[in-house]
Amino acid sequence: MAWDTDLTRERLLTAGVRQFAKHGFAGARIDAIGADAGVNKERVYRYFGNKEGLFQAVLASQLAGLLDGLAAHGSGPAAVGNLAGAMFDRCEAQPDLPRLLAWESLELDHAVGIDARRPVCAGVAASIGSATGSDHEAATQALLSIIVVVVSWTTLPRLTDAVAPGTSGAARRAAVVAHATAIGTSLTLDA
Amino acid sequence: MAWDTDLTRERLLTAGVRQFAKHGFAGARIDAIGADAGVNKERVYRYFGNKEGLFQAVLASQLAGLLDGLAAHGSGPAAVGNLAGAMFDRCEAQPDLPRLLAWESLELDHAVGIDARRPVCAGVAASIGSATGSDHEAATQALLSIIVVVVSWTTLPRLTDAVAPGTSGAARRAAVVAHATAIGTSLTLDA
DNA sequence: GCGAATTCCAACCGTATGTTTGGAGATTGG
DNA sequence: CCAATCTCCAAACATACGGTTGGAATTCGC
Repeated sequence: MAWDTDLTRERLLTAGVRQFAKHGFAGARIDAIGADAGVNKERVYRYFGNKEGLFQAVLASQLAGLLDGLAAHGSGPAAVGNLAGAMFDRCEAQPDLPRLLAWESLELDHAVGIDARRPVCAGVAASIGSATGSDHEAATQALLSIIVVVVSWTTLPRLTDAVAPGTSGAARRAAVVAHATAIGTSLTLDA
Repeated sequence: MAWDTDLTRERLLTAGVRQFAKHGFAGARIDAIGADAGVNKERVYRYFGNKEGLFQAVLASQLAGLLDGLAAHGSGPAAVGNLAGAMFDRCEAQPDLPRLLAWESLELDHAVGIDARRPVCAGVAASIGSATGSDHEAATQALLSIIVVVVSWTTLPRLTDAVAPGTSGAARRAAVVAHATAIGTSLTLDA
């Protein structure tokens, strides 16, 4: 039986994604991560140093994926709505991603991999700016609002239970696109 | 020295608010809550049963406060923007509140005190509906988006670091009000 | 005013948890 | 082919943690 160190590292990472997304940093258990990965938990320390090292590696590997390759294509408010829709679909395809984003903010004092993430964010914000003809600051704030509206469908399910019980994913997606479009409209008019 | 059971209960509750808001359910420590409250940690079990009992009591005591007494006063999109502004100010005055809301969604399977919270949410949604002339469903979805945009300023600080670094509270408040107003505008036009 | 009930705390308990260790199998270099 | 090196695991370790206990101080019922 040959050894594949890259594979064990990868297994630990994806198990970490699942476990940290579900339980957060404080709630996740190293034992459970090892079991989920199908390797001995001691491997975590050889590959990632300690629990926090694995957590940071997990966040660094996932969080860029929220915006990477996304943009407001075309021009006008609809471009902003479409961006939100694409982001929404991405979060439904990878539900661990928004939850990791939420845990990061609640449990860490500093954003992970910030130098790599900022340019991606700036690029998407710039695409909003050119689609709507708005300035950098306004486009950036709009992007921030759109992201939180999108990810909240995954990160704040209990709030949905309280405010809009029984909302379907499709209904929420339509509302998110509509609200992002509305924000895009206000940017277009202000400009 | 007289005994004041209501006071010790209250001390535990407010200490629980602080500790759970800061560290979440899994991350908070019963010892720390007792120390924060200035009473023996055993008191937690006499008054609230166990750690989860205290957590639920904390959530039940706080979460209603996000929307209680709030409404979209007047008519037109500005009423929606003002609602968002008032909600934003409330969250800045009580920063523990939005964080507790976030922990609840991430760590619990069921919303706490849902029967008491739903009517409050429905009332605020109705005020949006009458201010904009929109139907129940659209107003409810709008309220949901507005809440998440408001609370995210507190609950997702690392995301702000990545997307809009250096944003001041005042600048973010203005953006939130603008975006809520934009959503209100779209509701008004659709109706 | 006195016995029963209540509030409270210090110390304790059992276990869960992050981390380390020792050594057994696999791989590599020469 | 063999010694050094590396991967991996089972077991152990120290401590942190949620929860309990026994008894002292205080209050309550009468």
